[in-house]
Amino acid sequence: MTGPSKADQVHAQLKEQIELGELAPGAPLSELSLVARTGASRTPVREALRRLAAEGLVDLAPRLGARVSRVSAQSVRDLFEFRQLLEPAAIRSATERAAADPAVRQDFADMRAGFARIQARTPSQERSRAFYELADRFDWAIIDATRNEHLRRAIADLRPHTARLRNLSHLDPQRTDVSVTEHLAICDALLAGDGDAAASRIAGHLTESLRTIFRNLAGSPSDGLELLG
Amino acid sequence: MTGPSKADQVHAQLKEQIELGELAPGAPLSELSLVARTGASRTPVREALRRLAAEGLVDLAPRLGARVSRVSAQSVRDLFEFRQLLEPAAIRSATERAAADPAVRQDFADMRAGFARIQARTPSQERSRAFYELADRFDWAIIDATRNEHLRRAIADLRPHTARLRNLSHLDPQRTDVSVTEHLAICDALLAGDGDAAASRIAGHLTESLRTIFRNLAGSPSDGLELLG
DNA sequence: GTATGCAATCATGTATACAACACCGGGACG
DNA sequence: CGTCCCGGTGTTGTATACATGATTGCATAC
Repeated sequence: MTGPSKADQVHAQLKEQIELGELAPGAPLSELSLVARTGASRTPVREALRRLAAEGLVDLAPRLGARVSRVSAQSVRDLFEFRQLLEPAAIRSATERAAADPAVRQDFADMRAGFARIQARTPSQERSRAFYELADRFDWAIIDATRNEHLRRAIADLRPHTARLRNLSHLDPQRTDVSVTEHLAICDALLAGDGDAAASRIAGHLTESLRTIFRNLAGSPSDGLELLG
Repeated sequence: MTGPSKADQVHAQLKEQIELGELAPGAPLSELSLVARTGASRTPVREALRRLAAEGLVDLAPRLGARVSRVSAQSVRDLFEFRQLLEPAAIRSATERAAADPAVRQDFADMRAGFARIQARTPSQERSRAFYELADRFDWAIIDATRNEHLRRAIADLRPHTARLRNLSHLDPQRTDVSVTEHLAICDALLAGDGDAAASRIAGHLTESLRTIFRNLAGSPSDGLELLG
């Protein structure tokens, strides 16, 4: 079997570090510095940077080099507005798939049970971490269950941005509790085959998530978004 | 001023040829053959191919090379389903912009006049050509008037696929007449500031376009889509 | 002290050489 | 006669050398 190419490796590594916030928005990414850090040569590094630029994770100015893309209040609003458009449609598709394919349905049923277990736990950092891990799995299950190729790709491309935002704005333990409840409600609607309800609930969830992000950023030092971009 | 890079040139050239159908779906695009055809070296050719792959215009298999992406009936349905999701939202945004920005409004008013002039002409190949040109300009105006960065990019990425489809399925002179009327109606709703009506009309237009494409393909030799992919 | 111009330096854009792998023949063996 | 193995050939993946343009810092003029 043929392993992943170096370009893949560099791409994955940078993507992860950007998502985790280890590479802050605005951080310069010169090709040579990446050559030194990754051990690959300029060609795969170059390809990784171009790919990240296509995904919107780095800004690429000709002759001026690459920087980790900045995050503005407007970009956050745009991101969530776009998700409001896509994700209800995706979850409708997933609802149909779950109704038609018992294996898919079982997968979502398992995740629902997971959310219920998390809800029963007492609040803690570990509980929040477990929730976000499961929520990630849930998001990917929605993506995988989306039949439309374009829709699937568009949502998948948005995920790194969402994840980065979560990690840049420090997550709110209080919010975890509400979010778990919202996910349970979404699962219930999906398992009941009620696509409209699932869509409406995920829309509400997104609205609340956006509100929480802005509230957290407003309360964070250095005026929030200034720090991000 | 600094001109476009060779990677940009190769990318633009291939994109145009794929859109026009000069490069048929499935056509092999080896890097060396493109080096010979474009005069650029492998590095920019490579970058152009990767960019086209990210846009979905070429399929790229590791170690196996690139081919012009194939078109299946399902891919066409997916494309139009996705456009049904995005374009109504975009035209709502454009409607607001036109209401707020007189220059934008004037631009759309000019195009409305253009559609009216085309409607008045007697059917001919030249008239159809003029219509598609103006429709292209209209589509780009919608894209430019879309504020949301993600939405704008998503629609822009879809355009080459739509254009290619139009050129692969031979356009229908009868359809031109109906399509002109639909565009006039969309313009009217947009200029009236009625975003809902504009969205609904563009949705109807997309439904009709998809129907026309499948009707044309069904009547074409070699069973239509077999030829495309 | 400030502004301007120049040159050293380093970044990216490009070309090309080398390495590793996949496909396609022919030929030997069962 | 069919199958398997193996080398040839051409492809992509990677590394690196070269060309070109941008930034930076300093020296100099005002």
